[in-house]
Amino acid sequence: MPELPEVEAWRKLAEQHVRGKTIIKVTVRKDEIIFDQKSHTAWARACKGLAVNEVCRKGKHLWMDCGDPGAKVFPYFHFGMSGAFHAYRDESERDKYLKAEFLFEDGTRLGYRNARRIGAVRLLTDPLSEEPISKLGFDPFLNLPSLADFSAPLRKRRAPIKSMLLDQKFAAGVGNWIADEILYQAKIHPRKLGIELSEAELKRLRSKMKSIIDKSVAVDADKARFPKTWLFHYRWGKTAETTAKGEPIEFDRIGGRTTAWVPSVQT
DNA sequence: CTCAGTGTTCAGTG
DNA sequence: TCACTGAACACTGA
Repeated sequence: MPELPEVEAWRKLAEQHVRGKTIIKVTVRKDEIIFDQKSHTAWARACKGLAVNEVCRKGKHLWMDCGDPGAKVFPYFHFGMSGAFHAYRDESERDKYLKAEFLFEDGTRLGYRNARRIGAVRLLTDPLSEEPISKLGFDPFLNLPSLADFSAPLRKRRAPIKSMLLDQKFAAGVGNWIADEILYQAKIHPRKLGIELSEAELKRLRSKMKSIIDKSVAVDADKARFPKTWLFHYRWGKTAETTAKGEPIEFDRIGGRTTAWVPSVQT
C-alpha cells in the first residue's frame, strides 16, 4: 500500500539488507508495462555487477545509487497501487507476482513484486534532474517548506483542497488516505477551494501533514501502530459508519478518488 | 458477475 | 497555454 511512509519503509529495508553489497544476479519476469518499451532483459543486464552505495527516495519514488563515481547507474522503482519490496534468502519466497529480483554476493535477495501492473521499473542516469522525479514538489518528510512557501501555491488555486493534496507537483508522497487524514485532523472540508483557505487553516494543514507523515514513518507504516484516533482505521476499506468518537463518516468522490470525511468536524 | 481500489497520466473541457 | 476534471490503465478480492 505505497504512499510515502510505505515507500520509506522499503527504502530502509533495502538499506539494511543490501547497502554496500554487489548484485551478482538479476532475475526478471517479462512485463512490457512495468519495464516500459525497454526490454526487461536489458534492464537486468545493466543492473548485474552493480554495487549499491545508497537507497534513495522522493515522494513515492525509490531508486538505488549504484556503481562508481563517474559511472553511476540508478535502478528505479515505482510501486503503483500494489507493488512492494521484499528481502529474503530463499527462492521459495518468490511468487507469481515477482517482477524483478536482485541476488547479492552474500545470498541476500531483494524482490520487487506487483500484482497489478500499475508501476514502473527503470534505469535512470540522473534521478533528481530527470523525469519523473524532477517534476515532483517537496517531500514532506525530508523537506517541509516554511508556512509561506507551503501556502503560496495553494491559495492561488481554484481546485478542491483534496485534489491539491493529491497533486505530486505540490507535495510528493501524499496519497488518498493521507490526504483524508490530514483534512480530518485539520478540520477542513475536502471540497473547500485553495483560494478559500484561511491563514489558520493553511497552518493546520501544514502541521498535520507533518505530524501524520512523521508518525507513520516512525512506525514503519505499520497500520496497527497508527494512533487509534486516526480516521484511517475507519475509512480504510469502509470498515465503519463512524469514527471512534461516534462521528458519522461520509464517502464522496472528490478529485477522482473516494474521499472519507466527517461532516460534523470538517465544516 | 460487478465494482472499488493505496497511483499516475493523458484527453477533453472551458 | 492554462487550470481543472474525469476516464483509463491492469488485476485482485470482496
